[in-house]
Amino acid sequence: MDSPEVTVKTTAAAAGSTVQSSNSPPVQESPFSNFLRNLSPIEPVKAQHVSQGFLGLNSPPLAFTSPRINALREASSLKRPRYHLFPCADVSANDDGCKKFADCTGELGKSDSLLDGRLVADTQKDSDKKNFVQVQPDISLGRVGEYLADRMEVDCANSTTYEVNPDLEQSVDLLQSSVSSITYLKGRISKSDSNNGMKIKVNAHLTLSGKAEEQLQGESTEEQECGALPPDECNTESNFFIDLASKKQECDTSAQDEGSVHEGKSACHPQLLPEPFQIAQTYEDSEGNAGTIVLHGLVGTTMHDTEANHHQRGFSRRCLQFVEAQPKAIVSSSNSSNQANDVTCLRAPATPAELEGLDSSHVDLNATSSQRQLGNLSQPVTPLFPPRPSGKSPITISKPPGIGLHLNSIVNALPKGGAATVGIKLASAECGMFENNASVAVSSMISESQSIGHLNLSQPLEHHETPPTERKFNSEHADNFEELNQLSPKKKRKKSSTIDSDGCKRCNCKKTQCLKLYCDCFAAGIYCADSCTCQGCRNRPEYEDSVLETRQQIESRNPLAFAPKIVQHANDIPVNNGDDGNQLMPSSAKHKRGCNCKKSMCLKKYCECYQANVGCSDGCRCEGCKNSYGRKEDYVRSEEMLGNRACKERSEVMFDNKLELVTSKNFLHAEFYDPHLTPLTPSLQCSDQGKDAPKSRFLSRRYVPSADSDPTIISSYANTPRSQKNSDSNDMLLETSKEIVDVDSYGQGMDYRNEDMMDQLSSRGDALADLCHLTPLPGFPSMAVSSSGSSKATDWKNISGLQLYPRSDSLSSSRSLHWRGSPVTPITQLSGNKNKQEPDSDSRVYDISEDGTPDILREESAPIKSVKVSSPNRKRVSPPQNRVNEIRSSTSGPLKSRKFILRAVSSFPPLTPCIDSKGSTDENRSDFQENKE
DNA sequence: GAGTTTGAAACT
DNA sequence: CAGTTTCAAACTC
Repeated sequence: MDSPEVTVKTTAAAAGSTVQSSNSPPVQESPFSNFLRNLSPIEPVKAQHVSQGFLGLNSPPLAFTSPRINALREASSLKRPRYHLFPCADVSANDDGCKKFADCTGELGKSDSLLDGRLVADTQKDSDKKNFVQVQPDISLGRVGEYLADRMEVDCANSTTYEVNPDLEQSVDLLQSSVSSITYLKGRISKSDSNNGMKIKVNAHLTLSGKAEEQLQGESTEEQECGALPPDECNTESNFFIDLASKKQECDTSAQDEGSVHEGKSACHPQLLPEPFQIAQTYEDSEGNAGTIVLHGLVGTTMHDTEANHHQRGFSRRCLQFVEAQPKAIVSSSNSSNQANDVTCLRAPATPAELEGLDSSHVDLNATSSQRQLGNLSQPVTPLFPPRPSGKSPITISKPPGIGLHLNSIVNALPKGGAATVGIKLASAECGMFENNASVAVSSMISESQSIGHLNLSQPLEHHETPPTERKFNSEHADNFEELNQLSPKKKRKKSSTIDSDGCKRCNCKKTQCLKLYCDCFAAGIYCADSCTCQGCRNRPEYEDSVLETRQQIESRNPLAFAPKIVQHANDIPVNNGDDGNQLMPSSAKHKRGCNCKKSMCLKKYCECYQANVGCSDGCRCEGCKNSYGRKEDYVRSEEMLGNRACKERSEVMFDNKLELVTSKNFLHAEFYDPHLTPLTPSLQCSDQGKDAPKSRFLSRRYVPSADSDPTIISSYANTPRSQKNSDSNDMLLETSKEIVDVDSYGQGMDYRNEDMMDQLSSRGDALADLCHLTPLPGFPSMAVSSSGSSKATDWKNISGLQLYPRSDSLSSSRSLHWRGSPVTPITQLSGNKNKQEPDSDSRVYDISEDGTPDILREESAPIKSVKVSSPNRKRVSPPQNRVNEIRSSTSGPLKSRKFILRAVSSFPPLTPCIDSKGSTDENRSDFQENKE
């Protein structure tokens, strides 16, 4: 629509830029240029994206500094590419099966997002482009990451897939290979072009909305291109999943939405094509993004790593994007009245009816035919995007805001809500809904693989998902729920308390305009709800800019300011403090910074630890700690104990169990996604106390999970599962929403971990990036650049790589397993002794999240420390010495970590990779290793 | 509902 | 980095 020519140019440029940024600049460029050239036919489709890419290229650094904002702005525009990219990338990165799902889901999500994006784009294209441009400038990778982030839903899953490998060289090689594969794909696409796919897509668009059709027409060129590319994908998908007729639609929609064939291609191709192809597809799809994505696919780990970094950032961005995107998307969805409603809902709290309508709309969109949903579920594709798609792409989009909720918010809410077990059941409907929703949204984004789970959850989730609705929904439902819940005490408290019946937080700020961390809503990364009694509130969608700016400012001061406060301790071993069976081991979860209570003895909600239903840890400065969830002293002891082999053994066992859980119950992710999760687990445990039903907690209003927060959320999520208590809680949740969990479970854990890692990394990386002026590519580029120069960077890279890979793997359910296996192994190898981490992939996250620095980083403490300085924790930042020592002891040293990383990377590709691509991946790996060596 | 207490966040 | 102030939640009455 906009200007294909420009887009094309931009795409090429963007791709090149992205590649460069992401990977070794010079070499990559050439491959990218080749790519672009090869893709030239496709370019038209990509045009939009490309244009964005251009802009982005033009505007360089801002992205990082204000990626979120950009992301938000971009969200609408980026959404398309993002979705495409993510799905594609995810798919490619993920298992084949995953790919399939991813494709479907991705397609669905894409289609929705695309539609929305287009609709919005029409009106906002210009602005969006500009925004994108700004973003793009940051870095191609950054773009990708942003896109990913934008796609929150997808991203989550994708994010897992994307982990960037710092090694640019390898990436370059991969790129080259990917280019070849791309060319191959092009040939295929051109051939297959699968008119079918195009038609289908078109149909989908038409069905979706007349606007979409118009857009499509306008994008006819794109569609053609898309048809060429996507068709293969679509075809392949269809071949794979006939059931997924919806897939076709998805593909179509996605292709249309994206307008860029590339995206569609990426989505579809991943499934069909081997990794290389997938990569190529992804590359094509996202163009700018894709460029990076492609790298992902090809490079596999390397790209993923970078992406992962982006994801981390993207996370926060996502939230923002979602917020923005949602509205936009909704608007776009206006095609479907339901969607439009959703959109409206986003900004304006949607009424339950609206939500329902949205849901229905979503259903229509995603799978007007049940097939879609089923397809999403059944379809392998769904997993990646499924949640959203299932959730109804548009709706899912809206979700993002909610998704943004931080664990903190959740945690707080949960504890407050006392999401007691009762709450859970109730919640299962509601809380579960909310949590699920939030988590779902997250999960949807995160784990496309979860689609299945989402299916189950999807319905409930759908409602939940509607983020905008969340508020209203929450309020309304909350009321109902409250009634249902019978949490009368809570209700009473709720009135006075900050937690709504929905479980959503609500504040009563009077002087801060709800733009400071004093505001629970703001701190939780959510917009204030109508139920809030705040005065002069600016924490509302209307003031999104202000909110984002403030957030950025706060994050600049403390990158972890919005990170979840509750982190699961590496030591998941549950310990009954005795008071309540529920009480978790002090080590299972802890407050990141710890409390500083002096008079409350950590027995009142003044204590953040207590409020979060977690025991005090060594990080606490409390005096006379009597925290019923675990006293500081106990915590220290437990850690010491953990240091013992028993701990190791336990951790191993736990890890295995967790793996199983993850593989089978990744579902948790959804919940975990919700920042609430971590808190939930505690809350759940606490639920015994039955204080609060967390139900709402969820996120209804999430808008901007900070990158940190996001990761943290993830981590928290991961954490929750890890801890036995968490696992228990998770089980509870699972039971309530087993399906959801199951679905999400796929690879999400990985994702979470990765995200956590990413977050941590990102946070640090951000700091690094800031230092390095990484604006363009917070994650990789900076990493890569820095890596060359600074050991830290390398460390980060390595770390990111490890995590990232896992993520990619995690994307696919199967991957998740593999991923975990691989990632875990690497970690284990690294940590070796680190039982804590090993036990659960989540634990890793936790570990990282806890300190705010990944274990790996810890290992490389020196560099990390520097980064940490900026961390909010600064005062307390120094991670528990015990842990550090353990970690250090466990890990031979930074060198090992690197090796580890390398190994992990090498191992990852196979996991993620589609069988087809294995060869390429292996090669890449070998290259990677060589380079690293 | 008003007032007090508390501890985190923000500021210096 | 430490100390102080500000803030809003938690709590009490």
